[in-house]
Amino acid sequence: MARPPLRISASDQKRIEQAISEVEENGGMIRRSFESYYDDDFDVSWEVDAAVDAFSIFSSKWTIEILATLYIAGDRRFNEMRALLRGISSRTLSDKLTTCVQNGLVDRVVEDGPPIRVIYRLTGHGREAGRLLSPLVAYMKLHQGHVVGPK
Amino acid sequence: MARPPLRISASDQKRIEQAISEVEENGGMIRRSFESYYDDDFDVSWEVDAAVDAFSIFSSKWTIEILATLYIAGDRRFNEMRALLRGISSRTLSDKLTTCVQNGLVDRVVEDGPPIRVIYRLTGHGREAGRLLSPLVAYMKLHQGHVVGPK
DNA sequence: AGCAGGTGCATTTTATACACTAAATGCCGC
DNA sequence: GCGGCATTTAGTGTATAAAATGCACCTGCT
Repeated sequence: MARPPLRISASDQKRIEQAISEVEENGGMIRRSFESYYDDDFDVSWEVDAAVDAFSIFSSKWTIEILATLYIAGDRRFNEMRALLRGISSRTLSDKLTTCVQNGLVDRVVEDGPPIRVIYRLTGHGREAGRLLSPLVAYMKLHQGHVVGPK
Repeated sequence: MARPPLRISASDQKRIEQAISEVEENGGMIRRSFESYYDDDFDVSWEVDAAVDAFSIFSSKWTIEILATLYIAGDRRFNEMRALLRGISSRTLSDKLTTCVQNGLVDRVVEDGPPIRVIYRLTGHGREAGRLLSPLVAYMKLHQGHVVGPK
């Protein structure tokens, strides 16, 4: 059940930390680009609003995980995803994949057989989101202890 | 209720897209650093597991939004956050802030008054997560239409 | 009275467990 | 070379549990 502790070679860790520190500057740059809006409080609230809106697709269980899975593991079939995302119910996976498809993050590709197989694949938009997510995954993997309390 | 459409100057947009494209390469770099694990299927499943684990703190409603809010808007008090995150109930905000504090993403700073005020502030860890999140916010803001269906 | 920072609790929304389906394929004996 | 049975694939249906919401309420301060 428990995963063995993360072991990353010193050189890999260095590369990951280098990548993260570069993102750090990019993040700062993006934040600075927002600062033109910082003149009064209304603009801050507008920015937060826009961010909440941008994240609305991610702020439910499994959406981020599905994206990360397809980004890490490449195209996968329904039951493969279910096995990778241990613990997800087929009901929930089905629902979440549908909303990912509806929101243009994932394509549902039917490969005509026989046997007919259905492959889930990131769209360009989804792959971009996965890419932008990956430094955060790397950082959390390196620096997060385990999660406390109810989430 | 509805936010006015996003208006970003051409130069700001260019800077944001530049930043995103740099992250894109960093993301690729991080992904390549994972590829040492790609030898067999077990390792892919191990990676996905680790990513799911890393995201577990974010895969509930409002956690990401709280982080993004504190990152964008800086230190804020309880009722200020509630106003910024329109729609969150005080019950939920209270619970989520508690788990963010427990997980070392946010500090609860009591400023002794009178009047006593409580300020929520990103920890180093939380600020880093916010930074790494910000390119994704920027990308989603630029490229996402609005969200379809139940989330 | 009014604000600040929350709790308590009933209701609604989301996610889970788990049984089940339908079409296709594989293998076994005969 | 065919019937029967199990298995795989991609999901649905439905009851229950967990998470989020609405709204009333509380204490301490001015």
